[in-house]
Amino acid sequence: MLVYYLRLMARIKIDKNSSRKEVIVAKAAALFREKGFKAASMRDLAESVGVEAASLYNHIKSKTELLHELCFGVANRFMHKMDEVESQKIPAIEKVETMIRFHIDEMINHYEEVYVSDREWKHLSDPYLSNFQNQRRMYRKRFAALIEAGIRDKEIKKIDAPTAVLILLHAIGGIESWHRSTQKISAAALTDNMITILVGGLTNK
Amino acid sequence: MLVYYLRLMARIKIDKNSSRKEVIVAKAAALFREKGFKAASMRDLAESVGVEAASLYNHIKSKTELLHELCFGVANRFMHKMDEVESQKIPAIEKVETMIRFHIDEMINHYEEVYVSDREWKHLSDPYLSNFQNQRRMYRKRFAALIEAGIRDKEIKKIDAPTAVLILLHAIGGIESWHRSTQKISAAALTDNMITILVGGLTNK
DNA sequence: ATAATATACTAACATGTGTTAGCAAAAAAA
DNA sequence: TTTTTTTGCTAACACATGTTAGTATATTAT
Repeated sequence: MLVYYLRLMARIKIDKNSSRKEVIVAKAAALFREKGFKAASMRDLAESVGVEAASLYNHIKSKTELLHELCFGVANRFMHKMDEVESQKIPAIEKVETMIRFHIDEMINHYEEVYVSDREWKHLSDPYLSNFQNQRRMYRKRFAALIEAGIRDKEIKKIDAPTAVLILLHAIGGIESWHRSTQKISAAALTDNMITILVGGLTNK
Repeated sequence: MLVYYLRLMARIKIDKNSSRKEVIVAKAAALFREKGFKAASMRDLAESVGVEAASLYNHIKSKTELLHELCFGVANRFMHKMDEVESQKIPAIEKVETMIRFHIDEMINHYEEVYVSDREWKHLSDPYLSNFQNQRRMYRKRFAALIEAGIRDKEIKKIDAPTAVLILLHAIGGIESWHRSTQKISAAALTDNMITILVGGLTNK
């Protein structure tokens, strides 16, 4: 008996507003988050996309490009928010709280990308690496400046501003554990608790 | 002209209180911290130890064993401290502060090991992986219990204790950035600032 | 000095990696 | 339909990886 097998080729599914490359980048974010950039192989990624490894290269230039895309995508969002907040005419402590809320929101709703950008940027290669590090340094300086303004206005305790920034940013990174935990409190409750502790820790009186 | 090359073999230098294995583990901590577990190769490690890669295997069983050693070494230290603090007869808020200070101290003085244990444990393999995860969960539960006791005694704000733990632990992880920064404030100043913000964020009034 | 043990070396292996070449098939444009 | 372009496939590459075998050389014990 002669049997013909109909071979149909896989295809990367896309919805209206996202290119195939964007689908790959999104899957990469999830995978890099789960395994780490180095431990995640292109064959892993291919499988999660539903295609053979070589096929990915019709859409992307390299594995590292995926990391660029993720890291700078996230970095740009934070930079733009910082621009926006800096130019607002509100008390410094409110600026700080706005930024904290933004960080929390990003960490809740764009978990994978933000997490990867935060933990895996080391694996970028120059010139992207130094570029990213510079942006990061700059961002933290601007954040510290917000806090220092709050200290001058006596809204915020007399503390070392860079240390405060470092605490804030890393504390928010802890939302990672919230995502992984089985019995999550609601996102709103999480946000409230974080704001209470963090802003409470900064505020004068 | 005939020339004889005198070949002398490298040797892992040890001082009185540390075996060759301990030297390797220490170097591994530094390397894993810098590059990440996956990205750090045994040849890298060998070079940093001053020996050929194969020679390492006279002292260790595998690359993963190095990670075990580091992760469980750190985990045990924290567990023992928790035992000690739990059994003390002092207010809950002071227990919390003691533990926070211990974390800060560990992060300052045993940076590499603690950092690696915190970030690279994912690369452990079962049964060590589940074991480690269990210990971690347990530890956080006990930490949360300290905070809950403080809430009952009205020493600590009414907050979600697990969330508070997650904030505390991750915030302290931020000392990583302090280590990497060029213009460091003193360790004592860092500690003071962190205590001010974190304990201040928890304390009622 | 001799024997025994600990430690290091060279060479090589099997495996997993990112990536490319060349071709097939599907989709889009003509 | 025919042509062109996009997208996927198989096969293979060059290279890095963790690790082992077998051997040489130090160090320690007898």
